Amino acid sequence: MGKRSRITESPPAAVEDALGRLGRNLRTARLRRRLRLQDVADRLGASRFTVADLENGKPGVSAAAYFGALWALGLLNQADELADPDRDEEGKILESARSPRQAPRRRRLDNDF
Amino acid sequence: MGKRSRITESPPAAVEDALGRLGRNLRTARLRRRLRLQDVADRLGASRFTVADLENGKPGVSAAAYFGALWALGLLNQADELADPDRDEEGKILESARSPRQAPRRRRLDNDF
DNA sequence: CGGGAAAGTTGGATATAATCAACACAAGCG
DNA sequence: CGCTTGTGTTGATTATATCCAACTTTCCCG
Repeated sequence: MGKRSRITESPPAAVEDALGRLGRNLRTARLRRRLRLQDVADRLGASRFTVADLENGKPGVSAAAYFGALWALGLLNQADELADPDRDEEGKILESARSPRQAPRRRRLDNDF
Repeated sequence: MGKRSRITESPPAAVEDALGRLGRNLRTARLRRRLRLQDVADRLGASRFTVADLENGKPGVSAAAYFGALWALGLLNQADELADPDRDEEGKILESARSPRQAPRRRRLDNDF
């Protein structure tokens, strides 16, 4: 990607797990459809190597590649619900009356979270 | 990404749309939680610029960054269902009795799809 | 079984993703 | 209102994601 960034180099375990699972699921979906790596690659405009990487859950692969694979397999619609505000009950609660366009400014050092 | 690849340069419209929607959803979730770009960036180990890019749905941003943002907002569990084989009814139908570990080999040129 | 195709692996070239700095603008709060 | 803070943008830098080639291994299928 460019320079070092912790996120692609060594993501949180939960993120690694999620990417690994997604990759495995994509491979399962591909094999069920009797497609080769090359077939999926051709469809989404990448090489078979990139598709192989993404099926292995490699963190550095672009989001477009992952989504493109979903698309090539007819599964992209499932991504529409990701972080859907309507389903974000946690967020709805945290959101007080108004919803600002910016995060509130902080006084000095303010390490919440 | 490195070199040019069609997928990150000019993804299918459906993929662009999906990434754009995901980015907007992530921004909504962040603002509801009263977090700054910098807060999310710190959490997932990226710069605020990368988080800004991803909230704009930039295709080239790594999957780890997108998933990391979901994680930082407590929404990563939603990704578990992506391409879940159990929910892939289409795939179940296409899958005949056995599930091969490789795609079936092709005779000569065989452009299905 | 054995031929052949699919997939894994390694190494290397190159375009580019991620970063940072600095500024302008927008928007919250006193 | 003004002060402060969050965000957007632009350009430059640098590590790296993508790609390819060639080889090996796996395993499908006749």
